[in-house]
Amino acid sequence: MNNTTLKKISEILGLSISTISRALKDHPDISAKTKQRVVELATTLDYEPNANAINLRTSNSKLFGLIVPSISNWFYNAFIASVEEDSRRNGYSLMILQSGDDPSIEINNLKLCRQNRITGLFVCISPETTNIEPFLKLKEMDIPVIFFDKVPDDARCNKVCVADALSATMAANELISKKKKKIAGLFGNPHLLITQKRLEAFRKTIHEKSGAAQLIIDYAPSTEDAESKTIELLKEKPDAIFCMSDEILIGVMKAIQRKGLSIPKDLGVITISNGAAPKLYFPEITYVETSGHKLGKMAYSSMMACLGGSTFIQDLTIESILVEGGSL
Amino acid sequence: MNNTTLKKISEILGLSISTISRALKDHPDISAKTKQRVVELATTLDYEPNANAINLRTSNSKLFGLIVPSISNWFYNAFIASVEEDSRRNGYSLMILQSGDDPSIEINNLKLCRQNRITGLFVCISPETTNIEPFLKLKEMDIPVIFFDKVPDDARCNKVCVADALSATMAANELISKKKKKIAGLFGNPHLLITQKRLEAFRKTIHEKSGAAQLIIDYAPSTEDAESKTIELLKEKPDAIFCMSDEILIGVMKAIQRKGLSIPKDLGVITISNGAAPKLYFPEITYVETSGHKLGKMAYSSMMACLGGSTFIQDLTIESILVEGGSL
DNA sequence: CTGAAAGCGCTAACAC
DNA sequence: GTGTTAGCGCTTTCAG
Repeated sequence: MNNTTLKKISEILGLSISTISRALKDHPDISAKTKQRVVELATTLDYEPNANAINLRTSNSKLFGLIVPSISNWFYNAFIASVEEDSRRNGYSLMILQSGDDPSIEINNLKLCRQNRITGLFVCISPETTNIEPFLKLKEMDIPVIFFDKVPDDARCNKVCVADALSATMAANELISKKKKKIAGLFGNPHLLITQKRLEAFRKTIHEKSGAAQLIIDYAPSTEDAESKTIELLKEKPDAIFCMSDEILIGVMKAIQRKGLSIPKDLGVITISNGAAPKLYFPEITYVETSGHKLGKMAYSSMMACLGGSTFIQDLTIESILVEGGSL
Repeated sequence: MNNTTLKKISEILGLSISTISRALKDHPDISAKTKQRVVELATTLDYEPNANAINLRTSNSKLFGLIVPSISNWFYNAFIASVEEDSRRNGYSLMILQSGDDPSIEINNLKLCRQNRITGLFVCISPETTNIEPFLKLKEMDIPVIFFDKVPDDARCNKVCVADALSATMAANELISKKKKKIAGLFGNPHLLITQKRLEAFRKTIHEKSGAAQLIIDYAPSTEDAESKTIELLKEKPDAIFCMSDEILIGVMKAIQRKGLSIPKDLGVITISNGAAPKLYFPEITYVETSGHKLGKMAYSSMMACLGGSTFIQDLTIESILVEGGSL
């Protein structure tokens, strides 16, 4: 691997390494002719600075770490795409690591980040992660950590989240305004905080705003479960189904198609979503948007704030918006 | 950022840097007691080796670059997840870069890869990329380049692809065996090689195997187009629709739902897919699988072969399989 | 305007 | 068994 280095260029040109270095970064000290000679040779030799050497010397890696349970997920995907874009635009690279919701892989990923001397970390912790000390240690070393989506319940952490409870409330309100009377709600893993928050908010809103409405709640950890649970739920003839997530929506829709029911004639459907899944169907499903893209933007600017010296602990939540389809 | 270094440990322990370095990598020369002392202190000081220093010294980065048009795509997503997994398992990290199908961003990403002295590159070029010299330059520097999915038409390149033409042939055969007589085929961007190959194979197979079958071809570069084109196509009352990709399938299905048609009663549907989209519907759509996951595995082992010293140019294609849903 | 020299953190001969 | 040394490629004082 015969890489061009400053030294090589300097030898060919009979100049010192520092002159080459300066010329290449357009330092005012260097004469125009020298600059031109240097730049020319560098170009023909296809010089690319060695990032490792620069990082080592300057201890500024221009590298962010991003740890996420899985990149194969609409929401996280949108988040990553958004962060990647902003990072690239600002000269940062991204090291994307999947944890598979396994705390031990998570720790390993963290190690990798530290070894690469990342400038900052974006992390969505796995549900089983209880010990956040390793993450806090980064903070002590002045490496900002932005927790996103699934965040630890700890005041010392910077967090950016979607509106958990509020999204459910908004969906509930929409159902009520559409005069739904027998509402089924399908939720995800009951052990997750997000499920509990959404369920509580949903139930509360329905009961408070419409004492008359009947509510049927069930849980479905996966799309397949959602489909079979929906088959059961449909026997009760609800006039609307609320889905807590995209995964659930897809199961619900399969069940509805299987039963040959028509939306919104036979029943209404509303979901909380990043926005892609509801648009798969006709009519498009009405949803409360929790945007991975927006969350990414927010996480990035939160990161920049930290890097800019802000020591203020940020705990941000993006607002949700209702996107009307034709499903209610 | 007060990072622990070998030097620091050596000073505390009154040993030399090299002893620490050796102790930490369990070098046989070092006595057991020394090793223990070193490892203990390293642990309490939370030592993490500086990857930049190591890479600089050893010029072996254990880092792969991966350039892809977009990570928000079922197929590429599966590919990335698969490569990431294999890489991580083998101690490699992945630098994932999106090009947005923009050749200038692509070149920039390539620069980044070179600056970070990647060990190897996985790349899916944008359709507009005509000059592959920059990629070949990497090869000259002994950095393996594995082109995947959208690959240049150049014999010097290592390639891993899905079966373009064959998948279309398989779908066509399936339609014929189901006695479809009036078949609509919806294809993507007509300028892309993959579209041309699939169209040609599809048309050829239908004509050869079933002279009687009527074929209606149209193009739809996006999901929205696919939906509106399908609305038109449906007026001709085809008894089956072939979709060239997931994006098209989704548009087709929306149109079918909009028209209130029922599958497979009113018409059959078959698609080429990575596997996720066809499972969104009931009945699940029959598809010819072109698996991003499998392609990732293949790309990774191709990379390993190159790294292992193989100079043989590989041009690999994964076989497709037919996955039967209930849509025909 | 240009050069010399130190040093970022680490590895790997080569000594002893 | 352990220490010394040189050097990976670069930036950045400090001299001249």
